[in-house]
Amino acid sequence: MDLLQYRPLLEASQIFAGVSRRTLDHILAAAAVRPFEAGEFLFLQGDEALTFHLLVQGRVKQIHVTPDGHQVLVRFLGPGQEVDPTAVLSGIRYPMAVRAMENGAALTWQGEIVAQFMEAHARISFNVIRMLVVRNQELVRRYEELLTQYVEQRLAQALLRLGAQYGHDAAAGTIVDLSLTRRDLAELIGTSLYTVSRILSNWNERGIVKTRRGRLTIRRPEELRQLSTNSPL
Amino acid sequence: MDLLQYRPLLEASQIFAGVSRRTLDHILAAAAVRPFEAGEFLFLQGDEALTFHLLVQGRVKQIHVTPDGHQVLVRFLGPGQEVDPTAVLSGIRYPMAVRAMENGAALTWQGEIVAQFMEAHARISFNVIRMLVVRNQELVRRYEELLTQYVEQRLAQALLRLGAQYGHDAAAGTIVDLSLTRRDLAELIGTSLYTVSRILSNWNERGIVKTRRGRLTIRRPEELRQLSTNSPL
DNA sequence: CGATGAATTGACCGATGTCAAGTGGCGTGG
DNA sequence: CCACGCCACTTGACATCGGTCAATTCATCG
Repeated sequence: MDLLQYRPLLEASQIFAGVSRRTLDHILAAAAVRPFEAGEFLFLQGDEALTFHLLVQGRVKQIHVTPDGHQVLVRFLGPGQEVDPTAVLSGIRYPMAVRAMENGAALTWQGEIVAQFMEAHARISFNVIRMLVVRNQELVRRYEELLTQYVEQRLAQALLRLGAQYGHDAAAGTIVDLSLTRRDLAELIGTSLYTVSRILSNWNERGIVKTRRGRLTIRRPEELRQLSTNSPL
Repeated sequence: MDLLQYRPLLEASQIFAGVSRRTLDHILAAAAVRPFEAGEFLFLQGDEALTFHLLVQGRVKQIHVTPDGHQVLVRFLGPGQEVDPTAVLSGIRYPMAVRAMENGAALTWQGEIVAQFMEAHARISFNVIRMLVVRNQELVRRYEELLTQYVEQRLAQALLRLGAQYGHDAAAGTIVDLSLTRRDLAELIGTSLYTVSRILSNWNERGIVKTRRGRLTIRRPEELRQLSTNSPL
């Protein structure tokens, strides 16, 4: 069974961390592999939430569409991360869509099966709870940033975070190559693509970053860090 | 043991719903009663999170202070509701403060004891997860409202929600008597107390609401509902 | 009846959204 | 391999929501 190749991934995942190897193998045995292509929606907002996904390869983004049509980019997810488990575990419809940014694959389980594992292994429940707590805190942070900070500061923080999480270092600086458009960045921090464009142009001139079609190099992280902290007050 | 008087409250609570009566009594036996006075902080942001609270009487508000000093009113909680369980269950410090708005009391448990109950009764874990999921969704909603709606709309929605949750109906309309200041409302919807004051004055003139020092009567909910929906787009 | 904090109101202005017009890079099809 | 066309992006002009500050007024409580 080549599913076993994913054992290290499960061990390192948030949800299955600290579970015995025997149990892990049972869990793996119940999984299916779902490949996906760049641009594909793993599921749509409003779909019935039947399946739990754990990414093994490729990055995806979580998108939420507000009642009045605004798109909000909730977060990016990469290999080893769980696609929002909330809906599956509470029997509601998916509150957001998930779209692949690259080709990749995910392990999937039926919702009830995950619930059974949780029932049998309190550790998994605790893991889920910790996960939700962390995401809650992230949301609070973003809410407050939106409330108290200028777009420029939010963008600086967003880039620093993206760099730390998905960037790789090179001579010229930290390179973030996620083929993010201005619109993506705008939806991520809650602003318009025009404002993002203006700010990036400005930073380009000042040599703080260098942009090239969906690819971005952070040349002076210290300056970004400083920009991110001088608050409006 | 007069703790037993609280059994119906526990049965109706989110966290202990669906638990057998025997277990409920064990849980009750492990509780302590903590009375509090209006204005008192049950705990402060940054305190070590050792205790889990379930309100039995009186209302409290959850407050979060951002790094740059802004206060954000996260939510109100009333009898039968759990004070944010996240910190206690994941062993971190309280991420926010809780302050009593009125005299009241809460049942309290040591964090580890709650964890033990959760371990023994998967149902409780599931309840906690459902709770977190709901709060997550609320946060997303508020984030998006902040992003896409005018202050006037947000205020209208907030008042409608407060009316539905805490108001009582009278001849003149729905009365909300929470001794909320303009500042409270401002922190709740993410704006300044001046803007709230202006909007309420305006609504007063138009006969939509009637305000009196911390007390508020909604006279024309339909108009509020309409105000809350005509979006900026 | 004074004092203290809540609330009101006016004046001002600045960050950022919106719209419109243009530029440029990349992929595709001929 | 080139040219075309499509998007992503840029940039300017303009409008405006709502924040900030300051000066009063008002209500409530000791």
